[in-house]
Amino acid sequence: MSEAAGASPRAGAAPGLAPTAVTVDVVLLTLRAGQLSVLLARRAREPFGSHWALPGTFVRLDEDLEAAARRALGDETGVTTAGHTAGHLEQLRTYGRPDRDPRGRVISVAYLALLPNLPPPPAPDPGAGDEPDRGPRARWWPVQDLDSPDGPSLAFDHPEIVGDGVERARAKLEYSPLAAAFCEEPFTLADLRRVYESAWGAPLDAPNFRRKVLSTPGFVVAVGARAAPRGGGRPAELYRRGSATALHPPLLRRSV
Amino acid sequence: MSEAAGASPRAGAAPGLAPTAVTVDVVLLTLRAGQLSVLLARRAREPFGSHWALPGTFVRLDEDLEAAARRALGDETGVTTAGHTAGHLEQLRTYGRPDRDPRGRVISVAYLALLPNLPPPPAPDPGAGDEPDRGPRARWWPVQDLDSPDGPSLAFDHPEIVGDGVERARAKLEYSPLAAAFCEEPFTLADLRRVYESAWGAPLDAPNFRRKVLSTPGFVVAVGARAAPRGGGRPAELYRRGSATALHPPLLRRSV
DNA sequence: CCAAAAGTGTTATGTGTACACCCATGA
DNA sequence: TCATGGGTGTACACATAACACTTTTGG
Repeated sequence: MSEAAGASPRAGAAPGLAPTAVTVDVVLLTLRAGQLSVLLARRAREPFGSHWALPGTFVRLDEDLEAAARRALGDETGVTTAGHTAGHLEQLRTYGRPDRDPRGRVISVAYLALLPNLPPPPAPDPGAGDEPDRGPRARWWPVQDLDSPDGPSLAFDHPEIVGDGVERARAKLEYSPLAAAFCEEPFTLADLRRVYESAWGAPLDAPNFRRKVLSTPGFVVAVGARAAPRGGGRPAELYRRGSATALHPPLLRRSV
Repeated sequence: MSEAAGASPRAGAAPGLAPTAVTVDVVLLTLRAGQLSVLLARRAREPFGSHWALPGTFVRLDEDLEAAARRALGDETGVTTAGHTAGHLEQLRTYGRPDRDPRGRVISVAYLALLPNLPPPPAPDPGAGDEPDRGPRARWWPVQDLDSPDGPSLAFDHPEIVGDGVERARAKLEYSPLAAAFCEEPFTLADLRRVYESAWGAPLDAPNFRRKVLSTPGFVVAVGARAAPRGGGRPAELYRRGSATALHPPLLRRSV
């Protein structure tokens, strides 16, 4: 029988059951200057003071998990994903190692968010005279810098969470039209192609990419206009996100 | 900054933060008589008394989430997946709608388990003189019967969880060697093919299936013996699970 | 005119599919 | 010998990959 749902949670049905904190953490990815980047915030308090951490928050008692993720995103970036035409938010995975937070049992439901490059870099330090050894409160980090020596020191098990989020995003590009979530509408097929190239770190053949995308029903819809030409080259046609939720057949990466 | 990890979970950093119960629920799938089936247990207590529910349990304070899932599985089925040569266990998704349990806030981390057909049907009612209107305490339900009128009434949001688990399993057959988790070793390629056919509800071409599986390195390894012939037909070669963790290219279903 | 970027055409190569055919066993 | 299921061969359709070529813009 289901003990999980069969006993009263408030009565402490399992012996020694103590309150457990539940949080959400958001892996927010975007494309900046051709680099797949993740938003990290500098911690102010111990433990892991001055380390970098994912945007996150406690889940309120009457709040849905996804609503908490949107709230964490908004608190940190000013972005309201609700009703926002661009972007994507999905549950990633739940992290619950008993020792993942030194202060007690904290279970974190991680979300993965994909957004177009935000017009203002999110939450830049408004005070210009900031401490030279602290730097900005939140910033984008190219994911390929995360493992380098001058990369950020991540708090808790956030290295694992970020890694899982990046891998999920890279994999979903293959069989979902999610790449378009990184693009501000309207976008060109070259914009869309650069999403794949940046995420996978390998060039794609532009003619074949075009045919592939256009032959997948509902991936993109033509908007019937051309982009403004910019310094040589034929202006590209413009597109919007289509209604497809999956790619059949998938757009597979070469290597793996 | 990460509020989730930056505040003390025990001090109630978020105003009105009340204890939240965390549970695990397991979608255990197997193949019985050519039918993809899920293990459900009949609830003894309210709410949802006499409804059917997934095996589950509270997460203990110092217990890893996956360990709790294995414990729930063992309590319900007697199966110990730890060290068991067959089978597969992975996290599915976390369900946290505020109203999913009428008694309070209960967040459930769902796991997906795949096992070969268990030699004894798990947890049959040992007392033969059972109440005619109650039936067994736990039983396998073919997933295709779940939505029918004589299917089980599921408790809480377990219909959604079961649906997500079945869909995850069907999808993972395409791009992972997980189908072999349903097979007792050693197995024949026909056994493996029947897993796909049962899960997807469509026949596969046996010659092409054989070539596909054998051409994927590490999917299966030949054991160098043949199965005992059983009433006509050439005896099949025997195989064991290989070391591959993904299928490149995938084994795609026809429709979708 | 040239350079650059978008878009079209063409061909070689590989992969999936369908199905004919042979092999090994029990009855 | 037939029926049954395992296993091999093969031809066709289709998708991908590579790259030549045309179009449209700015300088």
